[in-house]
Amino acid sequence: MALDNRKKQVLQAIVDDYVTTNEPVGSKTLIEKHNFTVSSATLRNEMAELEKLGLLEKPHTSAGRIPSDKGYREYVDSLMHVDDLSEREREDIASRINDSVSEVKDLLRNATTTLSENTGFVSLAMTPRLHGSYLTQLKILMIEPGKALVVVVLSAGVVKDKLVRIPNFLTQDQIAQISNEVERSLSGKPLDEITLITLASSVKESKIPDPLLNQVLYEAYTAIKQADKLDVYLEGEHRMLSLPDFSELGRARDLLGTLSHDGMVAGYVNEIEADAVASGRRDSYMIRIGQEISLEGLEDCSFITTTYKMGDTVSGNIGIIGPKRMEYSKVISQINFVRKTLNDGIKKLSE
Amino acid sequence: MALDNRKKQVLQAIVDDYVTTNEPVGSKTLIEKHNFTVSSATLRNEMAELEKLGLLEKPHTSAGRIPSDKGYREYVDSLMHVDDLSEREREDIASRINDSVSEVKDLLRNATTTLSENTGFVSLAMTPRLHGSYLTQLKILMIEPGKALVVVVLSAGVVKDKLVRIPNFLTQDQIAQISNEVERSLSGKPLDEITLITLASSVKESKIPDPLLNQVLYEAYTAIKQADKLDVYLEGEHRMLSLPDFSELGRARDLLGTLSHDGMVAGYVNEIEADAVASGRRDSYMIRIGQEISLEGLEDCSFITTTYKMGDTVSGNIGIIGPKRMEYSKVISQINFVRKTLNDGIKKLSE
DNA sequence: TTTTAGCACTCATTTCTTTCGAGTGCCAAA
DNA sequence: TTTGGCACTCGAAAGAAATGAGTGCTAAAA
Repeated sequence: MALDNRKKQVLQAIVDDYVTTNEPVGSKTLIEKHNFTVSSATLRNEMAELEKLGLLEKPHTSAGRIPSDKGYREYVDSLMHVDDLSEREREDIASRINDSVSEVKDLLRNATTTLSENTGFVSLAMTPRLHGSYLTQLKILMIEPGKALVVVVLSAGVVKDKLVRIPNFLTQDQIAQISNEVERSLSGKPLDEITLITLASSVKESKIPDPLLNQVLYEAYTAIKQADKLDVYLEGEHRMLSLPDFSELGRARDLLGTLSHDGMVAGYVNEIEADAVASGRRDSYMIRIGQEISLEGLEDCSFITTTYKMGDTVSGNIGIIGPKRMEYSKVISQINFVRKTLNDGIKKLSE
Repeated sequence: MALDNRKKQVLQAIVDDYVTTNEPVGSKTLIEKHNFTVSSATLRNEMAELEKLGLLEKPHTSAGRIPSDKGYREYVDSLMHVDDLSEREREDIASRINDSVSEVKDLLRNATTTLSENTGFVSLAMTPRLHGSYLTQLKILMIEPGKALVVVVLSAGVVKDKLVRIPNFLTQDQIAQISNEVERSLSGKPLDEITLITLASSVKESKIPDPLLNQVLYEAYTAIKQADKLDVYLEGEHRMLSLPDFSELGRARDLLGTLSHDGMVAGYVNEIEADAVASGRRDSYMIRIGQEISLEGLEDCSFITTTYKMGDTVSGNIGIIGPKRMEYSKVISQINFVRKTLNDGIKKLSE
């Protein structure tokens, strides 16, 4: 996309204007508010050409121009500049994210709350992807006859647990014995390599009849697998209803309907992350705009996501989902700083 | 409220009609669809009287009547009859609620999903209120230096846990020792009686320096207190956008805004429950209609809640939040059956 | 070749009227 | 007490007209 200088300026001015006013931008507005030194007729010609290039579009014949998805794309890729937040903003965000934190979950929750409140959009946080991690501890605690708590501890300090049912007449000691044996043989094993088979073969000698033992092992297995499940928090869905972009009830409904399908959002964010890794792009943030997003009801939205780290191998995503008509640079600087604060917070928690 | 028979019939017909059509009901409709044997003029007179009694209102002079909040109240208190669900419906609900359940949380989740999908409204479930329960186990598991998992087991089989930070140089043995002592001295104690003081005095002899010990105890205390915190799941908020009652964006926004404040809903449901207990009413369900609800944005909603039981002393609430213009008897029969299924499911889990 | 002034034209939006009809209240007769 | 009849009300729907921001195009100026 080789745009001459003036075209760049025009596109930039149109995006900047439209994003804040939500009104199609005409040649006259452009002159008035963006001090161009050429006449409106010239701008009209430029706009016509930008439209031919697919960067602008007209809602209808006699209206001004608005950016197309491609226009936004060009804007975020080459035109905008992302400023740092002010000291005051940074302090505010950092203090909110670090407010009464005792586990990573709290950090994520605080981060989404902050992001959503500050932007007015939906924010999201995903629990870390655990492929790269390995098991460090596995405890089966008997709670009462027939009931046990399986505690799974993974590298990078992730702890998950699950309440399971076990055969009624197994004793505390028997459970403890199974727990110890499994832990001894599996600790240090990458999560991906743990299957029902490896689990079953981890208990070599035991005085417990096979069917009972297998039931316990199966439950332990489900607990481990569940630890691997991605959860996603969304926050601030209702804020989208305040945006003019979703003032049509139908749009709003489709949007919230899709968002309420946790799995869809999580899946799509994973896809974005995978693309970024595959293409080797090492930007601190990832953007998907409008039609680039394949989810129903999100045609007028943009995803901006970023990656937080837990230790060396484990990472997860946070981000926001807003209207594609958003002030990208502001949102990005927020997200960048939230990411940084989050990473620091996680590191501090694991010290 | 002493209504003569015909007035009752008129009110009932109007509620039944309005609830399904969402159109103000006029005398002509009433004659046509609800086979009255009197003339429309007579019905007009009846309606005028019902309006004088505050049971009906007119959206504007030349429209039919709609029920007022008081009218709905009269309807649910004395006019409607709640039918049982069909065998087919019962089977469907039961199988969905019991689908892949391994802890109470799963049951609650399934119940809300089912309720919301079946009614098209928002459903809610609250974790059980634990006042009446006592501590049966408390384990502090060291996860890695500086980090421990506090597992709190309460009567009625409730298990909660929390990841906490502990002084870095405490050893596994030291933690285990504290854990054992605390558990020995506190188990059997009602949750309400556990304070930082009782907790501190539970560890009589220990070789661990006080400041460190106190830090651990403090964290254990926060874990116990957190177990007592009520969580609320809401599900299906987006469904409200499909209702004509919230086709005005402003209403929808206020509604979802308030609902996104978990604390508000939980607090209000608690209030309903407390009222029911205080007034000694032992209905299986509780209803709040329209203006009776003191939450902003819920003036056009009704709450229908019910109580599920875990063991003898512990209980929680589930229910739905829908438009006050709803088919009360259908929703109530759903809720009644869900409550029953839930209670059965909980009992089965604890066997 | 590029820029600009000027002008006719387009079309969504707003505002004002008009029409339509469902529904009412009330009166007088049954 | 009930009913038929009738004048009246008022929101909703449909149409008509005015408004005005913005366009594309042409022809002259730079």
